[in-house]
Amino acid sequence: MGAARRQKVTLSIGEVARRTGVNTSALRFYEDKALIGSIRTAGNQRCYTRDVIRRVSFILAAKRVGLSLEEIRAVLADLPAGRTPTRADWHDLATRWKPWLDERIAALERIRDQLSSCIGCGCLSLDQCALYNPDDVAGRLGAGPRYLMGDTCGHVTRTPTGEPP
Amino acid sequence: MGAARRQKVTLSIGEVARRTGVNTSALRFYEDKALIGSIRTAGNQRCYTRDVIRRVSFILAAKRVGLSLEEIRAVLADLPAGRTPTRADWHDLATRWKPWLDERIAALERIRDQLSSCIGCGCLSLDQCALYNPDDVAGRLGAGPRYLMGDTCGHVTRTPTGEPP
DNA sequence: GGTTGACTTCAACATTACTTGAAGTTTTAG
DNA sequence: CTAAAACTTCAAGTAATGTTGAAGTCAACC
Repeated sequence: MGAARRQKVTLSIGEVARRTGVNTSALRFYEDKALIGSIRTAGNQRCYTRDVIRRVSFILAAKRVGLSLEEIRAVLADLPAGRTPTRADWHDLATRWKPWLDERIAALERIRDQLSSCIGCGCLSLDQCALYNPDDVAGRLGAGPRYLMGDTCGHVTRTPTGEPP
Repeated sequence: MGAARRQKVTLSIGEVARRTGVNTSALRFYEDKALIGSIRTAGNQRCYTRDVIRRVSFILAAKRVGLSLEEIRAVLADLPAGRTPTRADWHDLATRWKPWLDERIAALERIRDQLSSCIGCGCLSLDQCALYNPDDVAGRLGAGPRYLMGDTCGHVTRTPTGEPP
């Protein structure tokens, strides 16, 4: 018999839970939402191929940067159905995903910087502060705190024409 | 009469809603959760001082970077009660808040970079990839995708002793 | 002084992302 | 073979973050 003790091909739900740190109930929930898939044993128990670990890791990472499960499902839906994703499949997925991630991080940095200058400065004058009086400056741009959404904060703007400092 | 048309001192809930872009129902909800406060008119309608705009802007910004309302409430609770926060009060609050914000952004960048190298590279070999086989490397560090939480990814580690590259 | 719009409270509903529990089945260890 | 651990489904519960609707009150304008 040439089949010596090799790496196990499939995993039970408990094994996947232990290796990913995700509760079994959450794994069933993810399957319900079509984020992961499984086959069944003769006794109707879930049976996972090893690539599910990578899928779950991806799900956790995506959650951490603020994607909803539905969004993650859509991203993962691009992986080929019917076969284990290859290295190239994952690479393609990551390539499509990275710009979105970069953009989100840039938005966070923008928020931080705006807060640093608008709140952190203490504001030269409360009467002139756009954060304190949004209707004075940002209010004309529409609802919401626009200075936190890409526009510049009135009283700290040094390049009114939009050029870099 | 010396009282010419000056800046209004208080705002109705509708005015606050229009100026912040936050629904009136959400403003009442925030008040319920003690994130903002109001006084009442003789007719029992809510009356806001102008600093509520700044509070709401802060709430929106904090939400965008992932704080829960309860966390925001705790942060805002440091503002003085019983009087309108001054410039110095906001400055103090921002000073306490910024390190947390910096840390969170750093964490996001770490996630992005790990994804870039672990998923984005396609992995030199699926058999050696820590993301694909977490139990091989990260699995020993405990449950969860540890390489996304501050540890380094096995197959891309160039500084095993933890020194900077 | 009446109508209209803005406001009030309170309860119920919605969504996301799960967890818990009950009742039963399968697998594993001894 | 048996007992325990691990699994199954399905329904209900939880927490956060609000929205919606009903029933009534207040304020503003003509």
